[in-house]
Amino acid sequence: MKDLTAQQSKVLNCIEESINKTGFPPTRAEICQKLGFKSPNAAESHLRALEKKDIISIAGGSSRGISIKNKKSSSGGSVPVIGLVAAGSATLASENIEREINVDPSLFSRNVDYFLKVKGLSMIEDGIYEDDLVAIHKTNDFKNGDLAVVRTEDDVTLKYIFKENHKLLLKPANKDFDPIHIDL
Amino acid sequence: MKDLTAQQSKVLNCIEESINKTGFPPTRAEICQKLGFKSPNAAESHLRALEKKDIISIAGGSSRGISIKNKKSSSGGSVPVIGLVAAGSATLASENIEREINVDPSLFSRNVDYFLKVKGLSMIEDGIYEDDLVAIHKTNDFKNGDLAVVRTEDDVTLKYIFKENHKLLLKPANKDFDPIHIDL
DNA sequence: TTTTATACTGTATAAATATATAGTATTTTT
DNA sequence: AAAAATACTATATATTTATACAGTATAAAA
Repeated sequence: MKDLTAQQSKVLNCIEESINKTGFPPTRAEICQKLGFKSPNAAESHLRALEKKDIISIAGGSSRGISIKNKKSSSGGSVPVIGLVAAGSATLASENIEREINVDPSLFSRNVDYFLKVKGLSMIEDGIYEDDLVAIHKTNDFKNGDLAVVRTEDDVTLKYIFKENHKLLLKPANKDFDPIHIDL
Repeated sequence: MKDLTAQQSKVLNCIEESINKTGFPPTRAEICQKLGFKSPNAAESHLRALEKKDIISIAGGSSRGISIKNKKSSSGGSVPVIGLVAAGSATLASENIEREINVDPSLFSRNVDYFLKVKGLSMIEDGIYEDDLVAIHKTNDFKNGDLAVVRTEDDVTLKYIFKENHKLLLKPANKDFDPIHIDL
């Protein structure tokens, strides 16, 4: 796949967010509003660039006619498995990849960027056990109560994420630990 | 959930099909075209009825602003497990339900109506093993190559379904069996 | 029996939306 | 050095689309 520019990624992200939040793709005007463009043609040309790179398809003559071409391979894409390391950042760098597994992308409602293997028993209350694989979708778009990978200075854990006014509340599934509040 | 009328179900199905095929919801005019209505208000009033019954939500003032409210319960819906019976029809009748399991609906890209437990080894070539659970989504909307539950007179099996002109081709995963052709 | 819901046709229109054209400027590729 | 891609502003417009209003008819609920 051809690389996307920073702006093209933002537009793609904007489309994903719209579909996740509203259930349908954005208009040109909505993309402009979200990304601060002042001309509808700014969105239009980015969309055409994404179409040329085969990332999206645009249905001519119909409103909100944007769809994301994500079904990469027909018989299951390969997704890396990353061990849940205790400290440091879990990146997609090859030294962190344990193995690759094949999954049917249509099994999940969102694109799976990678899997994390669960260490420890902190999620047992939610039916997530040691060595289970957690499918991770990278996004900035979350809803209250979503289970997220939280990366602090000295830990990588799974926590439920809530947004309250100008604070982030991170709630662990294990009741032995207290919720964490973060100012924005 | 309140029951839907036959027409309302057709409209809901039409919306699902549009989202599955194109990636975005239909317009009033498109619903009319698909279902043979001659007035846009026919679609409009069905949509308002579906909205009143809390099946869909309609974003005012925006085109294609239809989204299906499917995230029934926030902490995982209960989905029945049906044994894959060798003969007869596998219905949702209580005598066929083996047990109920809780799943996170957002795990799957489509609504899961029920699970089927796999019997026999015919799907081994595709990584589907005996006693595996197959998540089933009831729909009339399929693409070539989709894996479907096929119910013939004396069998209920999983087969790959292809549509060719006026024929249906049912391809078993097990190469010991021949594909089946059906005239429409 | 009266009301409410269902199930449409037909017409109209304001608003939403895609999309073209004309520019300018910067960066990347050839 | 020239061409192509990126990254926009600004303006305009044909078309799409939601949505309201006026009817007609039937079935179901109160």
